[in-house]
Amino acid sequence: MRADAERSRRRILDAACEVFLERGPDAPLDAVVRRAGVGPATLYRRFPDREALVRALVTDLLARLTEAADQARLTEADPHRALRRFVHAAADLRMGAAIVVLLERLVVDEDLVAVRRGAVTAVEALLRAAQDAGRLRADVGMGDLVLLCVRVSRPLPGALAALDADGSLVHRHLDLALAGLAAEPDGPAGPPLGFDEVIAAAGRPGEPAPGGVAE
Amino acid sequence: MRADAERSRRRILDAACEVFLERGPDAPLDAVVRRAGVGPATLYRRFPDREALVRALVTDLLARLTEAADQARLTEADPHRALRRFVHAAADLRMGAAIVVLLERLVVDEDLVAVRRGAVTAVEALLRAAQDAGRLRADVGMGDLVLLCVRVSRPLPGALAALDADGSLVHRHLDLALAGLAAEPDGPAGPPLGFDEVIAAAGRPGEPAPGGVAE
DNA sequence: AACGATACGGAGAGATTTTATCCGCTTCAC
DNA sequence: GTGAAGCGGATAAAATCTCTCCGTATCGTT
Repeated sequence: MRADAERSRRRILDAACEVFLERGPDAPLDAVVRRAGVGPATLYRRFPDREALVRALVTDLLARLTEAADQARLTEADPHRALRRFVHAAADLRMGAAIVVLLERLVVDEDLVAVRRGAVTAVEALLRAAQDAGRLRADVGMGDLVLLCVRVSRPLPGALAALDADGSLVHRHLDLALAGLAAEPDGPAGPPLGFDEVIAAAGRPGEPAPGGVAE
Repeated sequence: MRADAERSRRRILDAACEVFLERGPDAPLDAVVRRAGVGPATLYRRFPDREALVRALVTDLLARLTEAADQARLTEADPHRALRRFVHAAADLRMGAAIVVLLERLVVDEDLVAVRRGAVTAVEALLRAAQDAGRLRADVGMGDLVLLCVRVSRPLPGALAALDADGSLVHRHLDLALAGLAAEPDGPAGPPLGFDEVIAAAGRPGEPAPGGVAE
């Protein structure tokens, strides 16, 4: 692949990430084009339709996410610090986008499910380790973690996005939220939210639930 | 005002709140109409243009918010519990919408500024009280509180919204986040984010800063 | 119960936005 | 230097959004 083609691809993927995060998975591709600063033809040449773009984006993000999780685990000895490091990296990677876009709008095939499972496994390892070390509430599940991260690291709506031009606010709030996940629950607990529930909510099975919900 | 007119007004306002939260302040009014289950004419009859709708919505929300804050303060003796109660009430009221929509898209007049100031004062009282009681980190400002609430109580994007059909997940995550704001900062602190910064970021002065930023 | 007034929703015209393609010019790799 | 691959702007076709007209239904009152 030629160098300029690769560059365009990257710019489109990055732009798509931001745009989908801000405007949802149905955002006009036109907006992606404008943000990326490329011509429409360039996008449509590389990604024949929305699905192709979404799939490429998700694959890319999941791979980077998995790597970030593994690296955090290997770099930081302390489980809680490892989790924290990962969460911040995930925010930088726009983890939210992967989740947001992945869970609907996406025709899931085996490859993608495998990639996703890899990411989930890697993050779960971090979560479990922190919990085993007693540094994280036991009643917090993958779903909670993921959803909280998505929520906190999502760009602020509209003009407010300017508040966090450099992303430091996200990291600040991520730390505050993370402190709330630390051990010693004093608030009312509740069953942890698993990642499977999140997947199920997306409406598209991916890995069809045993029961198999109709419609 | 006739009973059915009042009913329509309420449905439109509620729908607008959800829609603006989900799709931003420029969301098509058509979407509001669909969500409200009324005819387009009904919306345009009541609210001649977008601004009228936004203004009515914001006024309505700020009033309810102020009331919720005052009531929380009066009902709960413990400052931290009062704050917590308020935050949950604010989530139910879709406080985020007020903020999201208020801060741009809104031609601010004196009435509105007064209403807003009233709300800010009421919430600030809660915040200060909790901090004075040592139940809340001192390095958390109104801006942090508001933004965290907006982030956590905003509806999840797309199909994920179904995860929280009854809103219980928001309350769960609000509690988790709130725990992180409790006393004993162990993470890296930083200057608290004030509400004025949030206002300033919205681009429209409202109450022009002393310095007065051009443009 | 009946009446006048008010409000409602659907159909749809016109404007705007979005999608997707063609083609002449530029950039890259060899 | 050359051929192939890639790029962006212009633009046609489709979809969406804004806003109004008008016949029908609902409300409050007598």
